Amino acid sequence: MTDTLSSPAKPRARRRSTGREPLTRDQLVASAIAIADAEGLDAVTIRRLAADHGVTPMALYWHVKDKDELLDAIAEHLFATMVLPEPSSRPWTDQLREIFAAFLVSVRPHPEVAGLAMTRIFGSPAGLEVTERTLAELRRGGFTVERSSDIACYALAALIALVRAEPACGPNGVKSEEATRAKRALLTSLPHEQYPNVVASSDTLAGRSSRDSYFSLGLDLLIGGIQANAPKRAAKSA
Amino acid sequence: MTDTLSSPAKPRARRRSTGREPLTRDQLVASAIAIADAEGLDAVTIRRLAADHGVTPMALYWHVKDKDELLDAIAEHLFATMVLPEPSSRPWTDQLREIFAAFLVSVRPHPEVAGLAMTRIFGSPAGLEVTERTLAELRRGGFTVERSSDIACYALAALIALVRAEPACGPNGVKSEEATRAKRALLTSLPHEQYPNVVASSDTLAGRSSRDSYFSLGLDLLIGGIQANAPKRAAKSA
DNA sequence: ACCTGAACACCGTTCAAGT
DNA sequence: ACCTGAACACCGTTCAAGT
Repeated sequence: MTDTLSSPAKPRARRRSTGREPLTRDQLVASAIAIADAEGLDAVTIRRLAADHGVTPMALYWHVKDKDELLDAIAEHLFATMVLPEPSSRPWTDQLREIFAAFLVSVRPHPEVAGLAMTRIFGSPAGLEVTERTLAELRRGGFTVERSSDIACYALAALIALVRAEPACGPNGVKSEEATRAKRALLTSLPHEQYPNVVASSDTLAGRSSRDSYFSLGLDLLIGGIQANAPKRAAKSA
Repeated sequence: MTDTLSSPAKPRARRRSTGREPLTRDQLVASAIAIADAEGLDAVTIRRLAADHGVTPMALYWHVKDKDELLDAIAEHLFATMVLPEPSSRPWTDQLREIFAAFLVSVRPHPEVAGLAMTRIFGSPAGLEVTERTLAELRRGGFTVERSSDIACYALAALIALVRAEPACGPNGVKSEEATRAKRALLTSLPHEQYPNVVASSDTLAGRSSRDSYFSLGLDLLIGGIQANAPKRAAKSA
């Protein structure tokens, strides 16, 4: 659950009389993510984090310069959990899809913090890695340098949007469910003549459960769009 | 500049001795957007808004229930400025593109508040309108009800992501420029063997100026992807 | 109808100090 | 090295009251 963050938890030479392990940056990041997942990003607060660890708010400033640096660290961790596919000689579109899928695998479980990723991709090595790999495949696909980077930006942004737009969204747990019901009720109660399609889709729009099909459709749209705009080297069939 | 929000500004029967026009909800929304554009969404604060209008913070609560309701109103205004194309008999893909383009036209000038739109589309009539129109065209394209609504969600989310990922981003104005330079410097200084493509693209990645080509490429990718995944009715040429 | 004043429970952050 | 205490300048919001 705490994946790469969990540390041995062996009491390591407690320095003084405090009966508590010293905090670590990784612990802070881990519980920040946990709080965000459960109660939303707004619930992630210096003071809250401190309280959860039985410590004074100002203690955190030893491990982290800023709240912003904490958010950076969260984003970095998201990227760090990502396992990219080995480069291979398969078609560039297939490779791209796998890269994007890998990205989704690590971001999808944490929709609340996904938004942080957008502005912070270039801050972490792992983020640079995805970008590099994405650019490389786009170049292989024949796009110019400039178009490749535009597309890479779009693609990463779209993937994050895909995650954030997901229905299970809103802090996971209790209230999400009833919020979904309320939203559905609102949509079904709309004037049918004015919004026939919205009403017909109200189930799916209000909060379809976190379906794999939604994400694989997202990947299809993304890859399909890129492929459709790729320069054609030779006139292949179809 | 204040487009639909600007009101006549004629002194309308001042009630009592206060030498000031009574506030209006629309004025609040207008200056909230202006503040967000200039200094970022975080700068939009009940107290700041009050100060700008020479009024006590609590005065705002007469016009607005909540800060959240204020944010709702901002999103609503974004949608409301949108002018959708008249339905026509042209190909559904062309229509879709125009709808999305119209969406971009109203959201693009306000990247800082674009994120608000995502969760609030179904809250406003104008937001429902875009959704309805989008769904209708997708149905025309032959998608099932369920896939249509998944795609509509994805598309709107992607458009917003497109705007937010845009470079001119970060509160417009002074500091954006130097932030861009710093980012570019960081990217160019990266180990060239490890991130060859990132380095080569550093100009474009760091902050290409707000280019129309970026957005039209985004539309191409979006529409291309949708079209590529549309059920084919008959085997047309190509 | 429209706004003020005082008060409350929260924020992030600095700075000097403790062990 | 790691943490505390007190203090500061901010938040959003409630409630009773003014005109």
